[in-house]
Amino acid sequence: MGFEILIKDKKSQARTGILKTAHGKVRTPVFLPIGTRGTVKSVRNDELHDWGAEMLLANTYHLWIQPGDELIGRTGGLHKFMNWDGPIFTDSGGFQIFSLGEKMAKRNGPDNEEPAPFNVRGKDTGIYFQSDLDGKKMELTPEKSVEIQNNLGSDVSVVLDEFTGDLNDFEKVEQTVERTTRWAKRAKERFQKLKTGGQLLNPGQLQLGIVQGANFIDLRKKSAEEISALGFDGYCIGGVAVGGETQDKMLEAVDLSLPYLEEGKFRHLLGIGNPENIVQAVARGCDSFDCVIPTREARHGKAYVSHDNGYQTLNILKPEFRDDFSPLDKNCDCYACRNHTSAYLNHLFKSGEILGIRLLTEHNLRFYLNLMKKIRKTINDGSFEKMVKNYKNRP
RNA sequence: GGGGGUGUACUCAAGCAGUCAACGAGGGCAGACUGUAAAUCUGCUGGCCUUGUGCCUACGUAGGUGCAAAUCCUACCGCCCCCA
Repeated sequence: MGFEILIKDKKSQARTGILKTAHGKVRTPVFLPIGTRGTVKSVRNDELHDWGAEMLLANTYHLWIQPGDELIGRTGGLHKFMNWDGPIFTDSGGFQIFSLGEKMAKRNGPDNEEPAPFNVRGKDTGIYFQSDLDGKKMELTPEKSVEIQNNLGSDVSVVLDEFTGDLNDFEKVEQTVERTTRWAKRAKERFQKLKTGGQLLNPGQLQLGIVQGANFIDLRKKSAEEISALGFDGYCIGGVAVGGETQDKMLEAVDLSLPYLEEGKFRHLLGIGNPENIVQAVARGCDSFDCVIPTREARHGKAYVSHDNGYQTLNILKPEFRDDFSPLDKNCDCYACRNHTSAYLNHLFKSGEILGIRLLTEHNLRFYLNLMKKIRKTINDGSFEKMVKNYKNRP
């Protein structure tokens, strides 16, 4: 178990590597399709496998609420429950503290003590949620997150963290950095206790720490140093692309974090991103990515297609596709591009047919997975720098 | 033949004297989406322009009442139902 760097790019920080997990090797740089509730929405596991998905991301929070991590643990873990033999990465629930908290604050006002139907209140011991399923009050602590991820038996687990979308509020960001470190210590302790006690459902489970700090030089450094000092199996860079910041700001946050992390360890950039974001972040030394863009936007009719040396996005619902009888992307080998026309896809989306969602989800995921293959290949053959230079979203 | 009902913007459908260029839904158009409460969400959807407590044209057709009508009255046209 662990990470091994294979080839370092000479002109950038990019590298290829292998992450060895209890369920197989992951070739990096890698993109993880998001399967929040133990399914990548609308597609089958065998399809994901065939398309070249190396590792999936599932979510601690959602599986805890439903159907419950203990139930999944009883079946032998998430791999068995969802019948996916490959590696699984679990997020800690930290993002839900942010995303659900913000949504609830908007709905109920910032100081509402008992907002309904879903209560999110941050305390230092953990986070208090009220389940939107049955109203039950639930507490997610750093320790609890570790235990849930243990019941899920994921290959790569992540510590519970906290961050804010108020990127310019130094004090607020500082608080989240400090809390993230305190929580990381607790998560690590619990994880080590389970591990040394032989209580890990997946004995090969890895645990990653998370760096926060928005775009403050001092805070990113502080966070990266403190988290790094705790000695995790790898690191996540978090709190990025959450405040509507530009790509430059997002990449700056990466640049501010990486120098303080051990070079030989696995680095995951949480929640990123669009294809250009990913290429740029690889050039800066990130090994792994996850993002809802290809799957969510597919459901909304947006397709990522090759274009010149970069890519472009198309809205399949646009009138211009009504009678476009050519394939969506002639350079793509997905099922839809080999067997259907844009006009047909347009029709499926216009008429709300579920197949349209499936086909575009496949298309976008394959676009992303093929991009990662291309990134690995160009790093290996020394042409990555050239690729980075030309790789852009071309409207 | 007798009685009753109905006609509203692309469609369905509210409104039944002024706050109506007209609720709502669908459709159409545009936009958003970055560790997924997202097959979701947000705008716009009669025309014109000097973009405004602006001007035209519009609620089957033609008249009328009234300061004011999609809303009331009359006639006509179309559609629907019931009784013979």
